[in-house]
Amino acid sequence: MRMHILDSNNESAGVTMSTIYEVAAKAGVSPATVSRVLNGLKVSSAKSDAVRAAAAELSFSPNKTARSLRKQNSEVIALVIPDIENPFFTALARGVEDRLREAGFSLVLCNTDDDTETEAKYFEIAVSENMAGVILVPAADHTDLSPLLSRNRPVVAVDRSTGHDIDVVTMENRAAGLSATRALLASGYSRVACIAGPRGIETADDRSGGWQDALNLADRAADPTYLCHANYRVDGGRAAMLELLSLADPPDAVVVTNNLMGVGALQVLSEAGMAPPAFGVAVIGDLPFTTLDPTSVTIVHLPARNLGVTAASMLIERINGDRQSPRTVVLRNEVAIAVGGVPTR
Amino acid sequence: MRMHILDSNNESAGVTMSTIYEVAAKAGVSPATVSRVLNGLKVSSAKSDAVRAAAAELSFSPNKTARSLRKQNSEVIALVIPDIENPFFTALARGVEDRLREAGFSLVLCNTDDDTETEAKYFEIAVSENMAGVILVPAADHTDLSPLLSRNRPVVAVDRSTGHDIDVVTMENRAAGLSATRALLASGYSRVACIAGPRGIETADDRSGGWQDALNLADRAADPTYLCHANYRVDGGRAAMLELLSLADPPDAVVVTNNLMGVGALQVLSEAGMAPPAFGVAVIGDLPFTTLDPTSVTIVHLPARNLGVTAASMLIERINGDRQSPRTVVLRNEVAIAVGGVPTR
DNA sequence: TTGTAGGCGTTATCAT
DNA sequence: ATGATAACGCCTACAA
Repeated sequence: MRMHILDSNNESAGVTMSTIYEVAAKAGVSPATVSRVLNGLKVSSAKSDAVRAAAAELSFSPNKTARSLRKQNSEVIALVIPDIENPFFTALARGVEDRLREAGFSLVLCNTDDDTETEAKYFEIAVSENMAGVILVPAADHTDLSPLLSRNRPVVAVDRSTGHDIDVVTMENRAAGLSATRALLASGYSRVACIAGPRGIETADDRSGGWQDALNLADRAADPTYLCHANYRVDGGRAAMLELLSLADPPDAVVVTNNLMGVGALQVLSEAGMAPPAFGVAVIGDLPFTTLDPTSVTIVHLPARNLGVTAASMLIERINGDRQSPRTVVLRNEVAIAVGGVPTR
Repeated sequence: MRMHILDSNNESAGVTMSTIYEVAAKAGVSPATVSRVLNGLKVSSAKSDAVRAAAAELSFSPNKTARSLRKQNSEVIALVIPDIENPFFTALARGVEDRLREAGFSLVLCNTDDDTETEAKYFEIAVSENMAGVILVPAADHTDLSPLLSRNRPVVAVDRSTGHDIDVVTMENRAAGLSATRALLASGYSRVACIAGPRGIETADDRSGGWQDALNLADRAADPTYLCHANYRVDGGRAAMLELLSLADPPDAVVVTNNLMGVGALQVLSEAGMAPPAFGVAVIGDLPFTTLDPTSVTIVHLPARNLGVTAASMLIERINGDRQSPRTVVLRNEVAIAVGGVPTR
């Protein structure tokens, strides 16, 4: 039989958490009854009240670790993202967090730095910490999710797909590239270049594909030197913009396919005295905290927060036992066209 | 006695995690020996090898929940911050994360939105999830840490102090305000205003105090209408800047005491055609992803990442049993003075 | 060095 | 409706 030494001296250091056994003793019921009250199962209201009073007096709160061990799950989910310092991902994280909190889950944020090994390590952690599920923004185009899927952990992919047949939430990337390019053409720019993301990244290829589409539809030949690939960060945008400006026949406008590269490109342009609208710029993704005149740059707003909210909702459904076949949700973007356009003089 | 039904059919759905009992059976040793191997205790190398082989074959990984329940602690720490979308805090989080990962801990990011109740709820979660410790950027000037301290959970405060006698990591806020103001005066601006943070926030008061100090030291009377209080966000900076510009005798320069307000102030100035150096601007805190000419604005760089690294290091020491009396660490800032200065014509 | 057995705090099964 | 009791997977005296 189990010994439970009940410390009557609650005023002491308080180092130990109280347990359901102590609550049970104080309320004059069995531990099982305390557990039932905690979980909202049928208990006579007299005992229920006694338990609640005792719990309050001891400022008892249930030990999640023990509960998780017993129930083989937890209320924690992991959000795995490539770069916590990119505002796109923090906005997404914010959406996830808000939705999860409503549903009583807590969130562990895992930063992979685009590294597949780090990503894999987080999957192991998620399993061994008994997490309820994972929301993943994949670092690469193919990710091995078997450590999670083989243990029946629900996974929702966001922004990029994974090669596995699971729930995915994405955006209309190709359409974003198309709209951005068209907006520049409509404003009167004629030689429109494109700064794309790294080769092989799905969002990057789709967005630059949209740029191609727009040129084709407008019967313009796409000068191959007008398509630059760069990393998705500020320095990538800078390097690509410098390269474009140094061409023998430079463009007069550019579509930049992510927010941070957009910042880099704009930096280079303003250093060169060619800030928009002298040089046309359309950016796919919101420019965070910009000090620019918002009317001079075309922005394709991406639904970062909503991506997070949606993914979280889908994951919660899976955790709650939804077994329908995997869904793909594609969110729309919204284009804010620069009113400036090409300078008339 | 305990029954352990060993499933020989490993090829099945794989829904269940393997346990040390299964590893023990496969390796022909006792579960205790497996545990010892896992924890690096003395085991004969023959058995040790057998255990490792068996573990690899079963792709066993120890159940952290069970371990945490048994050992009454975990390798998880909580970082509680007011605003996950502020780059200052994400840089700080990044520092915390890097340091913790080295030490084998994982990180739960908790966003409070400057709300004291949310903060308190996270403390409860930290305790009931058996977390090893908490790094806190307090939402208000006084925070009740007793839920953590009474349970002997180590806490390190960052950026602001708490009213409790615990480890703290801060910066030289007053000196930052002083340097920023002096830089503007030295550049030739004469009517220097200050956009301070919310009243009662320690960092806000200290930084605007530094502005006062600089004016006093330069024998300039501080016009009381030149001191604005605003929230620490972009809209706060915008509102305050508009207010300053509408004064009967407007300033010709401003010290802005945080990064996001700096963005707001610069937006208003460039909309008004008074972008620096026409109007002098010094910002305390790095401007994230700015497209501005970096030489036109004075920046006091804050050691955001290092704040996080330092706090994490201190917390790890406490977790490892360090019982020395609480320490206060003050990190230095670094001023980048705008080369531009006041226009000469 | 190695094995046995008990318990960490909770939930769930079986009685009553 | 309630209570006793056996797990959940692991670690750690205590024995051997």
